Amino acid sequence: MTWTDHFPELKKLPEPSQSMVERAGRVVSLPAGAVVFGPGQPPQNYLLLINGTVRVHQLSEAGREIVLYRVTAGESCAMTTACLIGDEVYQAEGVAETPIEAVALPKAAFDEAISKSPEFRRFVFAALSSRMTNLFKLIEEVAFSRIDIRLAQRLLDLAGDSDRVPMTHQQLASELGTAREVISRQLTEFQRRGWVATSRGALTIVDAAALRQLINAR
Amino acid sequence: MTWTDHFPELKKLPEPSQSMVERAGRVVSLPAGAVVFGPGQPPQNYLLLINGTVRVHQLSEAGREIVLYRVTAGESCAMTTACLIGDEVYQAEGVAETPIEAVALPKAAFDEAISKSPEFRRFVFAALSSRMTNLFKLIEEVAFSRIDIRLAQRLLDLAGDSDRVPMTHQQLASELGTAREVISRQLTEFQRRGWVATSRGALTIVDAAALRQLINAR
DNA sequence: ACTGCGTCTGTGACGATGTCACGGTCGGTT
DNA sequence: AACCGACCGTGACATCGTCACAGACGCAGT
Repeated sequence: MTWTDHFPELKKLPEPSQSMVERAGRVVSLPAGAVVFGPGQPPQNYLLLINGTVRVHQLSEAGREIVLYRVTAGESCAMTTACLIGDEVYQAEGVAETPIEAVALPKAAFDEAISKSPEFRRFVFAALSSRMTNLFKLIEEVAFSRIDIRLAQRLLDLAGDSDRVPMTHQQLASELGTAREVISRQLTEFQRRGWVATSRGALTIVDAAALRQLINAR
Repeated sequence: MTWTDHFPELKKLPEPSQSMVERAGRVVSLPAGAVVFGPGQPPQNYLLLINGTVRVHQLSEAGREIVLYRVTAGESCAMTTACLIGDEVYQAEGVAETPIEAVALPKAAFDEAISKSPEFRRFVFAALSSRMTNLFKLIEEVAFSRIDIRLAQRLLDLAGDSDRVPMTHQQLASELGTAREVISRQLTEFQRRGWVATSRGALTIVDAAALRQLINAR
């Protein structure tokens, strides 16, 4: 068993592409909280995530931040791909949210794989274009959506299957690119309506249906 | 002389790539105001702009809009590229701002050129990654920048070498993804300070230095 | 248990931006 | 001249961001 088992699309590569990619990649591990990449650095490797999640966020000079997207197991990092191809430096920061395992494919091997394997190329650029689509959606939300709706969406998303969101108000504010006070007020209101229950450093979704209804209204 | 003369990067392609690309592309013309592509459509062709500019903007359900970027002569459209590669439909709208001439390369020929010519590939993906970089910048501005600063930047940008911006307040609002009233108030203030002179459907920049200073302050 | 101490949360005041509802002005057409 | 649609100005109010500050909570050390 090799690391390509984690990436169904790569596992289907015809030989000799697959073994080429397998041999060139090194598996690396990082602890939760590690900075995977940061603004100003040029990327050295193409990254494929095997385990864990990486949060990619933009930082403003004023200290505010907004989450651009998350990279989850089985995905590659769009910003790394774009910078690698365009020979640019990172603009955003990537932070491991959990302990992670990833495959690092050196730039030279990446270039070679891109040029020699149409399937690998499709895998890389399909991921890139899908992330680009997400970014357009994000722009629309930041520019035009009300904060209560965005918060409701994000809470449901972060809770996943559970009903628990183990984050502080400040962290939620950073998710949406807004200020802590704004989140505090919205959550107070959500709680008043019986939609969530708050506690220090976490909250519980009580009435998910109501949150979904808020999102779909107007 | 062929249309590849308009694209220095393509002109340098080694044979037989260049003649392949040249033969497959058709030159098309559209009048100013024409909708080049719109939400929900799948792209049919890779587009290279020879003359004119195309404005690509996102529309919200509420009728607001924001300009994502412009495609100018010698460039390709990032959204078209991304959708073509990822087999997705357009999310935004592209409108010809001037009469345009463009080269349309059918999807099949595009795929073939991508796979057979490393140089063409580099040209395509460098453009894509550079546009992606711009989008991150846009997100930061929308999320964190004050509207007066964004307006000043955009005015200087739209004026170019001249000092004239022939747009209505509504059009400027659509550039920045805000409301007309907001622009009206900002321009009233700019005029009060003697930085611009307004007239119906256009404005003139009187003190570009002051606008630049506003941008660089804080 | 008591005491600090840093982090997290709540809140009022106010500025900046978005929304709504008007009314006035300008240019071109009939 | 009269009309009409597009463009612009403005007040009132809602929402969101910023600032300042206070209280509450959890943890460490005693």
